[in-house]
Amino acid sequence: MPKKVDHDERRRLIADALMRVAAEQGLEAVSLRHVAAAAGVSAGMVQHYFRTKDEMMSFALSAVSERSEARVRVAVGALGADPPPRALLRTMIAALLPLDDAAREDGRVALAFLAYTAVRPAASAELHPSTAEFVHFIARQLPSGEIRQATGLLALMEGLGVYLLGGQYEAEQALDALDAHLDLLFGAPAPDRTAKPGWEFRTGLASSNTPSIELADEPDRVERR
Amino acid sequence: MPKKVDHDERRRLIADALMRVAAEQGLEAVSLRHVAAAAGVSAGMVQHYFRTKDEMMSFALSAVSERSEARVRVAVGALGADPPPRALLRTMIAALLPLDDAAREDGRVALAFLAYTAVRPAASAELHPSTAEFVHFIARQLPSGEIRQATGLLALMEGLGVYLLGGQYEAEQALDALDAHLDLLFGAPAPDRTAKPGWEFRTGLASSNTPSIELADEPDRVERR
DNA sequence: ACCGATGCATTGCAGTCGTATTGGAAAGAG
DNA sequence: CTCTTTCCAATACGACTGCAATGCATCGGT
Repeated sequence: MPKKVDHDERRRLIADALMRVAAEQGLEAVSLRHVAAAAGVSAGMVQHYFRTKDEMMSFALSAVSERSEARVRVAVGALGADPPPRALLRTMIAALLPLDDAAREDGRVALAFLAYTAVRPAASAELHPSTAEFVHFIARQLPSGEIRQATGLLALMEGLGVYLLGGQYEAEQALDALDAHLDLLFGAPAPDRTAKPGWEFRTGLASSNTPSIELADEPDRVERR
Repeated sequence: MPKKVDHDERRRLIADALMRVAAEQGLEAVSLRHVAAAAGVSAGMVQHYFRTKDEMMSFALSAVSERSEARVRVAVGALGADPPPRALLRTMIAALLPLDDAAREDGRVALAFLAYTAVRPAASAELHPSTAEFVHFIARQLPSGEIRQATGLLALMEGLGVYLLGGQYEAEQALDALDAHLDLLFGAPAPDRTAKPGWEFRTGLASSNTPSIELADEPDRVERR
């Protein structure tokens, strides 16, 4: 076997470029040549690593979900062992929201993919079970244990993400709404409003080295066709 | 003045075709020729009624929001005068959710536009005030009157819409989650779960849609990039 | 040392895109 | 009837698209 390039590293490099293009110009501006230019490579190379455009899109899509998953992992990890359920939920959700400019950019890509897959039903098929899983996980953290409430909480997160991206809500507004909702679910007094550490965005690995993706939606979104 | 065609009717006809194309193939499949074919007219005619593609998109975008607005009006109208706040909110929100196949189709278009405008910030600018207005209206219906809760409820609606479109939630699930949330907000027992006929759903995605888009058309200049 | 697989750049091709232009049919106004 | 304005079809054009094909340099295995 000749040469010695890390195949997967190249693919990630290209996928990163794709997300950069998609974030600032939309998915429809994503073409082989555009992505290649953004990545600083030749169009031929892109073709070499992705035999078809769909394959490239598919890879980028899964990269998006992987990245957001990693963000949640980091944020939760910073919480320490056995955090109280409410803090755990708040941390996870906050980690998934596009709260700052960088995350907003990433969220735009996720939103674009969301619309993209809405037309290709096969794409999001395998994501349903993971959503359902997440709902059950949330339900287990709730005092009531009610699935219906968990379903609503997840939807609330998604909606906050959408409005944050649209610019209708400010970051603080969104977090206020989230806390108000958690107040209802936990039948609780306001939590300690000061302590918001525990979820520093972009600490550690994640997006430090590469500009790219994270998402306002739920973890896991994979396409395949 | 020769001929006598209803200018606006033609434009609506074309916009309808556009929405049909966008619903089943995505916004990126929307081209002058495609839309023309879907509308059963010549491409030249489309060009005659919309001098530029952006103008056509802009018109279609406002058509989407108009339609969902009308649905809410119809649904609320069917409630009679002075409905209890909870019923009013539930009706309005349910009217905005893509609960059946037809509404799902429309919702897909709205979602596509949402992603579309995310890249063109000027487009959604004038929608912020209307969202804020809606939030205040919701708050007025709530027992607590809390803005933060209203903010959350609106977000919950949007999220339910997204998940319904994605297929992660079923219609019944979404309505259950909505009712559960209303239970929390109204501190109430379950409402009468039976009465759901009387009105048809058919809606676009939440208030994501908004009138008009980016550049105001000046007579002679056309900008393109 | 040679061979053959791999990495990658270049080019060509058929197709679609948005838009400008042109020309003719239709129809109220004089 | 003859204008004159509107409606709309047809075509041309340049830019762009995804993809296949080609060619060459570079290396590892033998």
